[in-house]
Amino acid sequence: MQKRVNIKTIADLAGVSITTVSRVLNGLGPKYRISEPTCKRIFEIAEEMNYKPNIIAQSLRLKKTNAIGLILPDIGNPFFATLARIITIESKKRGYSIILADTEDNIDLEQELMELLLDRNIDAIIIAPCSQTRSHIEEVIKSGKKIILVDRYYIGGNIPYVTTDNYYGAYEATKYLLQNGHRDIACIQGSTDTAPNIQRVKGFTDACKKFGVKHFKIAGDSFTIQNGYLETKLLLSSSMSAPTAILCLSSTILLGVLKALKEADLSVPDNVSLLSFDNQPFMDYLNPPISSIAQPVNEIGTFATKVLIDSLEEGRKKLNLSVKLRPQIILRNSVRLI
Amino acid sequence: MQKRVNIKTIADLAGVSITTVSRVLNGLGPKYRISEPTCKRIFEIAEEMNYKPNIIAQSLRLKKTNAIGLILPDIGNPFFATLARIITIESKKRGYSIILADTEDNIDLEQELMELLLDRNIDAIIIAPCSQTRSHIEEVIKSGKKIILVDRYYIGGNIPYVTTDNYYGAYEATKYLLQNGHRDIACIQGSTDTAPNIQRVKGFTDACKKFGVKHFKIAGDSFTIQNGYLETKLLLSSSMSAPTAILCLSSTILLGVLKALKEADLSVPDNVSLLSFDNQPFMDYLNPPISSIAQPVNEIGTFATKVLIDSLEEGRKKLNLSVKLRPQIILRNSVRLI
DNA sequence: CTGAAAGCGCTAACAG
DNA sequence: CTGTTAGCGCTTTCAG
Repeated sequence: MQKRVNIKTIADLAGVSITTVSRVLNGLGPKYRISEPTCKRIFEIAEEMNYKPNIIAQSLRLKKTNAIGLILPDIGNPFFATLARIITIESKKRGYSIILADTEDNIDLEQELMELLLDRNIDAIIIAPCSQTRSHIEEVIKSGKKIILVDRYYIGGNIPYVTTDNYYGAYEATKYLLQNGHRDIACIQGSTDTAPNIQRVKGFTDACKKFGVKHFKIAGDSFTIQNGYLETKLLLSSSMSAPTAILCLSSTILLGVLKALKEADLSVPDNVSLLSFDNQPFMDYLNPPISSIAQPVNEIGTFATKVLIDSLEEGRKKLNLSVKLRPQIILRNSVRLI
Repeated sequence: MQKRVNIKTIADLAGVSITTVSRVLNGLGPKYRISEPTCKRIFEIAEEMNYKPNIIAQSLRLKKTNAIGLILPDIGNPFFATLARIITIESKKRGYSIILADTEDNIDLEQELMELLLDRNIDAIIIAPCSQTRSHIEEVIKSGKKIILVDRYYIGGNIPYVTTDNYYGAYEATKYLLQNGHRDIACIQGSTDTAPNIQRVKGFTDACKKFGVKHFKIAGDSFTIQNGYLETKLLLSSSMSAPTAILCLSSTILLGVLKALKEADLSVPDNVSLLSFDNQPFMDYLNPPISSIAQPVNEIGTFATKVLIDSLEEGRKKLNLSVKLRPQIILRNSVRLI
């Protein structure tokens, strides 16, 4: 790896000015009608010297970094990991790099990390915010910087987002449980201040009501294994009869539920039927395989990235869209007909 | 969010030169014995105007970006996702940002992405390379850029790395199977051109030999669910007797094995005993829970990041270490005593 | 104690 | 068709 060579070296070697080199290398040769041989010579020298423009200098001059900040609540979570993978790969295809930040689902950290990214002059931000607190986001938008939300979004207002149709998913999933005869259903939820959770709970509630079901319960407050575990323990120990079915609002919650059921020696679906949001490969291999509501994570990542970069490059004034992609319910063997 | 203000504005407002502002804001006030009131005034104005230095301009001037390139084979894989999380969080604590790249386990992409990151003048690279091909890495090191390998590393040579003691893990795991009376063991491996896989196979083989076991088989060639599935199908269909135990070299392989066993109506551990590399939360909830070899992924990420940044800041000439951290075998109920 | 000026590497008026 | 020059925002030498 030879020492990095700059535009001046090329200019000297080619016996032209740096302006000419810059123009030729940026494909502006024809536009400025720079002579064929000159162009050719410059290209050759650049190639030979393995010239690569200094992106930092370009960024300073152009006020464009070709970098996108990606802010997620927890990269370790398989759902967000997949999202990060898609977004990284798609961005690269379009010539953008991803600067990654993990907020650990903490609003203070989220705000701090946003500042840090802004200091780096990233061109845009993709974020799954950890709560409904949105003042920091609104400020960014006011400043003219492009931003798009993925998965998590803000209810009301018009901050652009791409997410799952969580209401539909929860409604349909609940309907499926009801159609299988369940009338005593519990829903174990995640972070109550996030839009996906709110919509899922709404879908669940509406379906129950529509079917005239009175015995439904909503419990829990975080997208974690432990929350699923503890809430199930409570459900089972309550004096009321245990539910015949549980709707888990995330794959992590599901794992906790399974643990509690196992400890209580209850089997799925004989004693309790189960349905979970968030499809993960391992669900196919649990015993029994667990039916799930598969979020279109690839589509969310791909679409959000595409729309954002398009708007960046077309210089559209405002990015304004709210997209809810339908999830798919994957039926396995975790719900019993009663 | 007010328009970003620059050093000149502050200087004008404070009635001093930009030099003085730069010095004061960089904590060089005392060193240059700039008067107390001047310093105070500058700090106040900067605070009030919400001044943030332009990192791009700083980078150009200082030839330091405070950014680290992180190159992984597959961010979607839970193991690498966790690694990315740790590294991102640790780097942030030290004042560095992470620019993320996903090679999709493809050596050509790996090389291209490395170039791209280098073009961005990142200060250092953390990479889990996808194969033993290392010329591109060696060139980077020759150029003086700091680089450290995580998990995947190069056998022989002295490119610094932090990884799991894969040999130990596989040896101990195999010993455990042998001590439980198994004499007919299969090992389903991942990418054969990666150091972890090579070391694991070695540990497995050595343990078998040490115990005088002749019936052992090594199959497969990738860290995927499909590979685990297909190889198990083959093992079961072969004319030879099926193995009494299978050692899976990754959690993905395990999932494939489970699928094949289920299709063949074989149960764990009654018909086949199972042990898998890579501990994942869901393993606790499979039926039965699967014993696994837990890699110290947090320690790998934390340590690699720390060592790299330390060496960056102390300006040590050469980074030279090879660390193998011991994994922990987590016993559940997937191995039968025979 | 403070400032003027050079320059990091690049692009784009403006001027021929 | 090509070059001169200014300047992006910052740090740092050199000169008071």
